[in-house]
Amino acid sequence: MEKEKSTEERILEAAREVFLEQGYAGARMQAIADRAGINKSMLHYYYRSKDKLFEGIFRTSLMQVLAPAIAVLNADLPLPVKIERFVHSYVDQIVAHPHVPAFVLHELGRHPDRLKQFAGEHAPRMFPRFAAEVRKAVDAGEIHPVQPEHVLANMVALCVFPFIARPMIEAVLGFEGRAYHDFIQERKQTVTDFMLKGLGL
Amino acid sequence: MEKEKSTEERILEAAREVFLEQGYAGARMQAIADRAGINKSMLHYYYRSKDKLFEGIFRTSLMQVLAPAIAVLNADLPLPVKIERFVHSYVDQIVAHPHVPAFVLHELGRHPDRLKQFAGEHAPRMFPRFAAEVRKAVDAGEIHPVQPEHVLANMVALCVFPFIARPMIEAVLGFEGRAYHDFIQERKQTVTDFMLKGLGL
DNA sequence: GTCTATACTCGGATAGAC
DNA sequence: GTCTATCCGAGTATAGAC
Repeated sequence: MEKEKSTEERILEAAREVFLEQGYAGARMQAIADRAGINKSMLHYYYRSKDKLFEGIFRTSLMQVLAPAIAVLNADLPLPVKIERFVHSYVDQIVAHPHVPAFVLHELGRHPDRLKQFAGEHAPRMFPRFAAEVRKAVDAGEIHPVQPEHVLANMVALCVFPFIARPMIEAVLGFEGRAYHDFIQERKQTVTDFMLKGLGL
Repeated sequence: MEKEKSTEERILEAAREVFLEQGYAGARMQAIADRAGINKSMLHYYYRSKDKLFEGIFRTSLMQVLAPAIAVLNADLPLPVKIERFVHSYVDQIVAHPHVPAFVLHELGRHPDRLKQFAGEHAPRMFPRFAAEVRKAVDAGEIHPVQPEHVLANMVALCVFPFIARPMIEAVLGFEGRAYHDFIQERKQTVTDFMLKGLGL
């Protein structure tokens, strides 16, 4: 039987849920307090302000989207395997934290400042190696001629979009019950196949 | 020389910009008034409340994402042409209103009520015909076996995602100046090719 | 550390003069 | 129709008792 979580942990957990679902502007300190089962004062006792609380949540969320991608993109794998690995692990990662991509993209959009430091710190580790591998495969005639920028954009789009657009997808495709869940699981293989065929593999 | 726009039109235009950039929760009536060059009272004179003002903006935005898709998906065209037409026209449509998709998806996410009526009204016109055409092409052996749900999801994802994720894409791919704009223009052809190859066409 | 009470600011909405 | 002034609730933050 596990000891119940500390107040600090409960706050962080509650804040995560509320910020991810409502965004910064839509989130209410009262809602966070309610969900954590404490009163508003405690929020300010542990974290000085809404901003401070948000900062922590945002940074960990950003890492949750970037870290898995960076890991696979820089792994020592042949291109087709890398693509398969990327799609499977990335979709699994988002299934575990389905609100994260929409949250990060939304907040990134209206905070140009956050974006800058992000670019400096993490961007250089995302694209260069993958780009080189795609170019090499093109030069060797192993895949159709394509620009690496589009390949990466396509791969990420196919993995991430279904989560950002979940309500619309369910409505348009008429999903009910577990249909959406099944659809996502299918996509791991479907998207992999689609990517490889699209490249001529 | 055109007569300057009426107050009512200026409000709507300003509200559109602010709501699309900031979302409902982040939008400030003061910001809308400033951008329209009037004072807050006028907003309430023309539109009774923030909610009423928002409703109008949201509905037209929703139509801006749906209408072009519905039109092409139900057009009388062979599948490959339909796909090409969809990608080109949809990307062009979003270029003209780049914030609309993120706005609609964001607000749809936190208003389950809005979603219901949307589903009832428009969903039935989006998918059925396209699904039938994809199934027919599969049965005829013209394309690889795929589920129509994934084909539509992939096509929309490839078109829409680059706009929702613009800041991250610019950062990761190191775009500056017009690089993003050029990238989007390239995508119309790149995505079309990619879709057709992915289906085995 | 946790609570209650309260201060203070912001933002949506209204009243009323012109 | 447009403005100024103002109200009022909501929401963040703090003071202070226990």
